[in-house]
Amino acid sequence: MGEFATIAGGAAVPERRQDRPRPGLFEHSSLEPEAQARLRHLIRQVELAKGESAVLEGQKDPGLLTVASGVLKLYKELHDGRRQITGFRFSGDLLTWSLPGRCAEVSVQAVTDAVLCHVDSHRFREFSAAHPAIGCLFQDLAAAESAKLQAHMLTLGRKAPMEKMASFLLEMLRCNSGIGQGDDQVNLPQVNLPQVNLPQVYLPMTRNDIADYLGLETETTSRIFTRLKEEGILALPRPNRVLVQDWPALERLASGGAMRPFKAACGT
Amino acid sequence: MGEFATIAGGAAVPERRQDRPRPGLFEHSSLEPEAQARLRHLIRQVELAKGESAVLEGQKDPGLLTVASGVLKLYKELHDGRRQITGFRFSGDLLTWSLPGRCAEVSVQAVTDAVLCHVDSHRFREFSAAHPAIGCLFQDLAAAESAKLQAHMLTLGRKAPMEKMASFLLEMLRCNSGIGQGDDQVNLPQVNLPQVNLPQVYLPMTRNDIADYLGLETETTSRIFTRLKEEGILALPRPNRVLVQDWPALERLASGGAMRPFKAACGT
DNA sequence: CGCGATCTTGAACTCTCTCAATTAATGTGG
DNA sequence: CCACATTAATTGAGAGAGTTCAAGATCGCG
Repeated sequence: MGEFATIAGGAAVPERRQDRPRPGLFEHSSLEPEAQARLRHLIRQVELAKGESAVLEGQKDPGLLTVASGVLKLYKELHDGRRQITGFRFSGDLLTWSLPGRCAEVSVQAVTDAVLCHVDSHRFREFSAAHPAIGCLFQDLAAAESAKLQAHMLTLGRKAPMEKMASFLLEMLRCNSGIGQGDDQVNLPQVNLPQVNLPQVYLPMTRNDIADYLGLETETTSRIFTRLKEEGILALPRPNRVLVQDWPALERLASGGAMRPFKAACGT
Repeated sequence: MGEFATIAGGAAVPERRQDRPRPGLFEHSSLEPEAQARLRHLIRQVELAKGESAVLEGQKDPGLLTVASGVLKLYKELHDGRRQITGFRFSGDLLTWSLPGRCAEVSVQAVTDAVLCHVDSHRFREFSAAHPAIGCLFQDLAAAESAKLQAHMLTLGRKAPMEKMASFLLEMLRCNSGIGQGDDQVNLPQVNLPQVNLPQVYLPMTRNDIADYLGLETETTSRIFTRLKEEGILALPRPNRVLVQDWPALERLASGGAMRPFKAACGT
């Protein structure tokens, strides 16, 4: 959803790593420069280390949060510890927003070191009341948010594990390609890759996170990766780095066209 | 999510059946009466018969839609026919809204005869640009929408079938109780129910719809109903009418506290 | 009252989960 | 800079749960 960029993010924030800065939403919207400046005064930056939580479900009024840099996960939990990650968010994405006085509906945790932009919900509400452009902007953001969530519901409820993984990888490819290509991991042996221009995805999250995103178990995600490797659809130079070798096959899988019956694939 | 009521619904629309009319959103919001009247001019009513589609995924610019009366389902499909219902919507609920020029992300179909309110997306955008209150309203609606979707993602991805069904029933109880209590089905023998004041849910959707909502198969939902009956948690005077006999047990199930290990339940 | 659609039930199968062990990656201190 | 400790990822074997396929019961509408 980088296409709408962030409300509060953008150039004002020091970029980390190779997260490419995405244009702040104000450049896209019809908000006058003067109003943009005023909004910028409402923004507080929040720095998070990998693993830190920005919001916990139930916490009161966490306000408006956007991602300036880094990768975050949104999740909900059951009492016994079962967890559903409802989404990953990247540089430029909207994270959550709360109504004044309401409690947080999801938890937010940093997958990598991250910088967030925060606006108090009351302040933002006041600002919105004075600037109709924000309202229109929010319709767009919310539509994109809703579309993303519903697409993932289809994945969760109706796709087979292989298809789930394919959908996930393509999603990461869209949101995320280009992130972590360089010296992200400090001591990379910098292997010469067989085909250099293969689409590459860096996965900052653990297998467990992926499992909790796709409604699977950690072991299953691992097995799926192995399967996809065996099928020649992708390569894993290291666990977090995915080379897509057969994009069309991935697309086919993601949209529900299993390449061939599972049994055939296993037996052969 | 009846709490926010509809943007375009409300008293202007002739109510059908016993759908209790819910207050239009404008009474809740800070929109001036004069603006309310102007907005009302943008609204077109759409009547749908049971089973009719209001929107198909991919259709261009379906605009803003709310439910005046009746029950609708939102869904997405895979090419091979697998379907995920992303939600049911009732009298007073927001259905979908599209950005001007964008395509529909989900399909909308009538579960019962229904009346919708429709506003052209361009018109609504213009109206929003002139009325900041609409923007604030949308933040609220979108927050509720997002919360609902994410809650259901937890259900889809991480809950066992029994827990899914419990969550579903409680959801219906919240959104829906009171609907269809009377002469909804014309020729009801009007059985004297054992305990009259038991919470009652009317389920206008088929088992197949429920299955597609919960990410299960039709047969499984049926078995789950049987299980819940055997456990004494609910009664089914007829397939579409549910009497909740042990609400606490349902709540426990829905929040992930399995009442006892499955095996014990089966073996006994 | 009868037919079509919906719902329920049964039995066999398959896939994912669970539990357990091994291997690989990471990062910390000597 | 390397050994070691810790966390993460992979792999294996077994079993349970939901799906699938098929048949029967029930509901509801004309």
